[in-house]
Amino acid sequence: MSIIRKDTKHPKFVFFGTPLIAVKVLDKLENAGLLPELIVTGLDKPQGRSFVMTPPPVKVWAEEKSIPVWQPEYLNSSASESPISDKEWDLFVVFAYGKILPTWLINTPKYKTINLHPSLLPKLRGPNPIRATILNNDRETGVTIILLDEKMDHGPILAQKKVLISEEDWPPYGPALDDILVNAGASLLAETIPAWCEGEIKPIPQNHDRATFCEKMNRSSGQLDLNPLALPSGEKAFESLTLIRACDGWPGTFFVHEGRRVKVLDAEIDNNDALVIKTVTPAGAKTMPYSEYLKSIKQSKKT
RNA sequence: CGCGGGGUAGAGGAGAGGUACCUCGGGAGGCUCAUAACCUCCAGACCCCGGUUCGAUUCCGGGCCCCGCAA
Repeated sequence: MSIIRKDTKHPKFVFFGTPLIAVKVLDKLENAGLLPELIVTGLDKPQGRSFVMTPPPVKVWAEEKSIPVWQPEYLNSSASESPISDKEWDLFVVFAYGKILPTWLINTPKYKTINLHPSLLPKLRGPNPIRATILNNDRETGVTIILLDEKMDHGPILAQKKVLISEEDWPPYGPALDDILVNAGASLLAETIPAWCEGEIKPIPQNHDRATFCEKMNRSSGQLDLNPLALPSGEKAFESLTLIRACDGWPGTFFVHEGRRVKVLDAEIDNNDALVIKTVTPAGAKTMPYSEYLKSIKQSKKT
């Protein structure tokens, strides 16, 4: 016997998400008294140098909280045996899940499926809006909650909040901006979930003509074209810094010098508008200050 | 056993079966109006355990640790 819950302030919902960034959202929701009753997340993956099977961060979190977890490989067939079909749901909440939800699934819950997207939609639709806003040098960013529809980041808007990054904090480190937007997004989500279920929100369609898109980053996204013995200045320096900051954490920035790959960990612009690299990890070596790295390449040239 | 690089003074590197070297840093002194410059001197190191050997930090085997790729 399923009973229709009156308590829409605490709706029965499923959370879809996978990486660490989604855990941050879950934490915030928990603090707001919103705990999902089921979590759907990505598969365990081999990780590290020895390829140890590792569960996604969201799964770890869910297990700590004793929330049931479902890790489907595919969602395309109607999953009659899935834990989702066990109950009647009020809402699905999606953030950084990593798979496209099929239409049948989106429409399963009573109040449909909502999605947190860390950009000011319709700007920067796509898989990587946070880092893209850094690369685009766009200090005005924000978070949007939409109703999911069949097209990517295309559904009507339920709530939106602008976030302006101050000039002195620009360009931000990728993970720092992740945090800022995730915090803003999670708070907004915590307000929006009950309000939406109570029928207090009217969805507003996006202005599709103004949509822009971003690409997923891959390992080569972080490649920096520079000569370590002659760092750029001026505009080129700022471009490089932007890339280094945007790629911080994932996928990381690197350049190749004499066939050797060198990770760039941190950099800044000095008073002369010149790029200054601070820390570096050459392939096969330890992380070291850039000055030490320079010493080592100059020395190896002599010999 | 996914692929690969590596562990030598505080840091980054070279090296060799038998005095372990270079650059920076540290200390002392000198030169200098002065200096992060220059000169002189000093302290400080071969990851661990076995094996081969007259002798191993070096060659061989095992272990531990670090790093790049890949995911």
